[in-house]
Amino acid sequence: MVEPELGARKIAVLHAVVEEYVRGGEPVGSETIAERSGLGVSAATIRNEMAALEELGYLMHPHTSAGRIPTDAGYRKYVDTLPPGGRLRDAQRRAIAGFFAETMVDLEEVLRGTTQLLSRVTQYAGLAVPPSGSDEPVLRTELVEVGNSLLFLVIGQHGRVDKTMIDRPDGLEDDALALLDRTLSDRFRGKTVADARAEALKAAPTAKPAERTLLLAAADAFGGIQTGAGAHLVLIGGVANLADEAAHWRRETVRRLFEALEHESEMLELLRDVTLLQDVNVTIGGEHPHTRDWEASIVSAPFRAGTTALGTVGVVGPTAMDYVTVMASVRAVARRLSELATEVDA
Amino acid sequence: MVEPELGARKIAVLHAVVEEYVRGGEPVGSETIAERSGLGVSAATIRNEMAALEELGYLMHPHTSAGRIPTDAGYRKYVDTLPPGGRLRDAQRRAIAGFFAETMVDLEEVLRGTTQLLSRVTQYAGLAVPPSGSDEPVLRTELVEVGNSLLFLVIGQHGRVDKTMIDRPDGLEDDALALLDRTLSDRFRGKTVADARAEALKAAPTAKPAERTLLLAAADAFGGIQTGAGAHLVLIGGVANLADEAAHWRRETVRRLFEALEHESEMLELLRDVTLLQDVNVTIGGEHPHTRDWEASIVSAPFRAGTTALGTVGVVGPTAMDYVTVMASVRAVARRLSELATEVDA
DNA sequence: CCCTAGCACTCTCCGGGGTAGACTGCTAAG
DNA sequence: CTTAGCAGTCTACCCCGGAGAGTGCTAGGG
Repeated sequence: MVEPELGARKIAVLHAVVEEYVRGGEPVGSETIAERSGLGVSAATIRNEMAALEELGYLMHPHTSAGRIPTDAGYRKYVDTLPPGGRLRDAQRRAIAGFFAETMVDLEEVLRGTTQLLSRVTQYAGLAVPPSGSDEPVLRTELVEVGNSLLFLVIGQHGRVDKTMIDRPDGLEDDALALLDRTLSDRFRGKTVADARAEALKAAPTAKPAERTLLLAAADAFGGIQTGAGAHLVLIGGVANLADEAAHWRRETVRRLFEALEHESEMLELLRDVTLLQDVNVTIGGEHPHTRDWEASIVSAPFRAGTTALGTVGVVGPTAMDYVTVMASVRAVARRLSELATEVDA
Repeated sequence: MVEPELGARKIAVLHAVVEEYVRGGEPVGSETIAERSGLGVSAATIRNEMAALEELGYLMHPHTSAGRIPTDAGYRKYVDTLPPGGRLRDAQRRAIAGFFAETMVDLEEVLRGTTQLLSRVTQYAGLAVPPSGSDEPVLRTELVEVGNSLLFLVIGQHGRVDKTMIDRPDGLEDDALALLDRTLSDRFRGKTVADARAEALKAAPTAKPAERTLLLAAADAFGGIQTGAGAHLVLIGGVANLADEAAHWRRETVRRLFEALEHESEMLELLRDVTLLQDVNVTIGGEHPHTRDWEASIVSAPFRAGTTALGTVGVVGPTAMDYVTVMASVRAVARRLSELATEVDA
């Protein structure tokens, strides 16, 4: 950092302001901080510190005679200077442990439950990004006749199933179809979706007409899996909690937030970067291009099987959020998910 | 009806009040109605009619010197006395036609698009209930080895695919598995999901241990498909529009609404009855047990393939909703969906 | 040099009072 | 049965003044 380290007491004051504001939702004054921060200095001293913090852009003033509230930068500083290893309340710890004690096999189902779990534990909304499937090797593919069309199934090594409808090429006999079914499956087995797509595109030009059509359709299908078409890109749970918070927000903010939540690909982009990071990540207010003018924050963490990143879980809530608890919850859930995934994978 | 038919002019006044209130969102007075209803009577006469309508429970008074607003019963009467065959604006008609001009094969994908379409056209939120799958005959089943577990796939005659993970029974050889795969598929082919489940349960007691385990697991899987476990029971689109409306509502109402939307099974129950009805159905405010204290209404209509009911589409919005447009939109979309489904099915 | 007490100042929030305006309900006449 | 007129009622709004909260500044003390 170029910026000189903030004095320890300024940090302490900032923390106190953030925590008090999150607790009460109202601007906090120097007196309150002096009483509750345990710093043992007078309100006047706190006032000086707060003025300095305001000068630095970490706090702001709704009006002259009101207390201070944190700016986005203030929350950022707060989060960045948080002591590592936040605590969870027992009830929360138990809720999380209990959830993962139930055995569930289908990952998407687990993740759906996870969003509910996170929303219950944190009182905000839970998010989860399932693995994209592009990296899951193909276990086999299958071509099934359905009515006048064909159903192309791609089954992944971990049990993921994707289906795509494709037109039946003209003049394709039933036995030729059965043969092609086996040929295709053998051709793609063990490849990742991306490789399978490449393989299909490579093989197409030299194949016979009927097969060529199918190979191209298969390539499309693999492409669709890669981009997540048809699948749920982002799972969301506990929206009702957000609706409660939303009562305090500006009307326009609420609309933007819900639009973003619904526009999954935008959300995904926001969360995707996180998959690459080690631990819990926090996006505050308008820090990200996609969150301009938000009064919301996202806390997210990746989960993995072994060392391969699988997906992301997280929480959306107001910028004035109880970061300590939320970060601890998200971390705990991501860790449990990783254990679960690693275990199943082994 | 036992109740004597309301006089034609009372109906006209009620319609005028509802429409004016929906347009402006504010209580409407006798003067406004006298001017715009085109009835050619004075405000005093309107006042008498309004007093009568209030006596009958169709209108209410926020306070003495305010205009009238419709009660839930008032909206109900309004909807029930609406002339048949509402008009759509050209832009809306075109949006709907345009959407269905694109060819899409996967029904769930179409329905997801439909919710967006409805929300765009009506400015409220769109709903869709996909076919439950219980009635779709089984085309084939498949048992795939995935890691240490088995993946049980059920493929329906119209291309529906359901997957369930089941534990691999101890001491089951690979070739025995392959055999069982074929046996099971033959056993269930052509049966509806409910029948397949019964069949599995019937056959289980007399089967060999390994097969018995699998049959029971299969029965569970069919049971899961029947109850819709794992699948999306209700698709929702355009929630952001609702969030906008929600700004006017009581805080508690907003929470209840979002909770209901998220609690899919409750929503489903609300919409399921509709599937049996012929045409557009409207649930206003707290008319249904699940909508106590709502300030929201649901407009929904079933869609079919030929004569078999498939599912439902609809719109959720405030009770003060533009029923004419919404009903026309929902009707148009349901009709188009039915055409599409009937055509594909043929 | 930093901290603290004290103080003047500013600005919001809240309640009161008074007014304008919107509708109604009633009455009496057509 | 309809209508004009009118008195009555209630809200929404504005303005005002006081209370309270919290600040910034200054001067004195460790």
